[in-house]
Amino acid sequence: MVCLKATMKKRPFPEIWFEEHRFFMSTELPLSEQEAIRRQSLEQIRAAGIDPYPADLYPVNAAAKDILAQFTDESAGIWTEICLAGRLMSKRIQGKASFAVLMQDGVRIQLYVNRDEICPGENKEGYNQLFKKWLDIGDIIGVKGYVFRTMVGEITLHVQELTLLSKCLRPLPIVKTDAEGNVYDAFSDPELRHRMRYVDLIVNPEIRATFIARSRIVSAMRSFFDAKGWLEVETPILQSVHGGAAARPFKSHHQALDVPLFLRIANELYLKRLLVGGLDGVYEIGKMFRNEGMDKTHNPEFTSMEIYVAYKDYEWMMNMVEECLAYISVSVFGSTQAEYGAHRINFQGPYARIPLFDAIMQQTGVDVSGMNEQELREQCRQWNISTSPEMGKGKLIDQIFGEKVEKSLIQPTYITDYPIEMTPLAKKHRSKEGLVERFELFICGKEVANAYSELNDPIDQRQRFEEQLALANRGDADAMALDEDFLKSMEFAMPPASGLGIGIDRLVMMMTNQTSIQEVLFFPQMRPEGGK
RNA sequence: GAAUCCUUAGCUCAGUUGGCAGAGCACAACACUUUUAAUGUUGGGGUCCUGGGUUCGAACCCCAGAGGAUUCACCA
Repeated sequence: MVCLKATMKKRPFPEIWFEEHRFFMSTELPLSEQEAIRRQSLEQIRAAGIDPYPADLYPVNAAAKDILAQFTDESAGIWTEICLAGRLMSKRIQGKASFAVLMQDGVRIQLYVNRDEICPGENKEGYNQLFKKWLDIGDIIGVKGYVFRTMVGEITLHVQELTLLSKCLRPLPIVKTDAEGNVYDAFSDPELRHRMRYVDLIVNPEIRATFIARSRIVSAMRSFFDAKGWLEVETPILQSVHGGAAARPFKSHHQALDVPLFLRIANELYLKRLLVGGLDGVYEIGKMFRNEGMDKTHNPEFTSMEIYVAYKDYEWMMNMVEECLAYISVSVFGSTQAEYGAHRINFQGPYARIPLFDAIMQQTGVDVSGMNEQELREQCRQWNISTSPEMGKGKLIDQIFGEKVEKSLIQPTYITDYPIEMTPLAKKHRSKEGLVERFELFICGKEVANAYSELNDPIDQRQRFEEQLALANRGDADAMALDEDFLKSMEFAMPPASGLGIGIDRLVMMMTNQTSIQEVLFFPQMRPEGGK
């Protein structure tokens, strides 16, 4: 709201903007009975002179996780003056004493609240009103007290002081688990979980593990690269020419310049400019945006790690990737092995290295390496693989590979040496005619990484772009655009180099046993709620 | 983009042949000072996704639309 006002001062929004956004600006939302009751409690709390959203810091001095791990009956004496804060997840009132569950940073700990201990004087309002009536499940509270073990043996905080830190105005879905581990009323609808990830994280705290792993995987990758002396950089997300990959972009517009801008589909051409500039090892971890469909392995925005190292080739890069993934796997999970569905994935190198045409031959018994476009098209028809007229030789081979080989590559496998037609940014193969020095890494039947010996011959590069233009004119919407400034930079001489891109979301999926990209993104793309 | 299935209380879900809208949890009231899916008694809570149609009467049947799930297609 503040932000909106500030913007409006400068430049009023056109009428149509308000028309389109009136739903979001409405302040009059109908309240359910339970929401109304919580607002009433809020007013009563205020009327009692209690600030439901206090400003001062709350002196938390312990973690529920540590208490549960370290408390022993012998050491009970030292567990006093403990101060915890978190969300109230359940309340079981039994007259003048009660049990509750506090969730602090994803860990549940039981509280014991006794009327005469939190209200030592004559006035019992703090227990009878605030705790019993006005506090709801979902409220964030602070508690001070000592740790003990209940008669049934549960480690519990005996509360001596209770502070409301933030009132929750909406009912929280309550997921219950019984002694046998059966879950009741699970908050499991994927749409609701993804739209309201904050609620998902509260009531399904086990999903934190995947996101924590994701953070650690990226962090481990960063330390691996940093230790090699390579520099993390940032390059433009808004680009006037969307180069570096074959994909449809999102289009935007710059008002002041009155020019179209694209959200980047790749950052490759900018990282190569940095190689020209003399930065010999650069990498960037960031979002790419592709205007394509969504499914279990595709989100319109995704995170990619791109790295370029001067004076190396793609064989060196294969060794580096093996080393890197094994390092990440060990430092995050303590093992080079990972479960993925029924498979056990081994990230320890060396990985199998199979030339593309050999891989197709192994799976089909057919050698397609010598075929021209017409023969490839005929072969596709025999295998019942769909083709379209604008597909060139490269794309047809890619189609065959995707149909016949990709799914079978479960263990980390490099497919190497691709036809030149489908790879306009890679260097021609040093010994194999018509191929380029490229590899892709496949794990669990999905592409996870893509790398080249980078093309650094500016004349050759210009020709390759022109071939792409020809494809674009045939109707291939994904063909690459020609970037004049990039070509100019290359004419200043780019060192020979190898470059690599890793799909971080997919790598995280492989390492955390998730079959849907939505489960490794906090906020996957969803259709607008309530239709267009 | 296609097929199939789904959308009912805050959450998870029933709903008979087309005949007054249901349960558990949650919520409210009362009781209860070591419980743990706390318990007992009582009570409140609904745009049955939206819009049309058929019918005396629609959560239910028909048509259109929206959203979701799964599979396929597209897409590195």
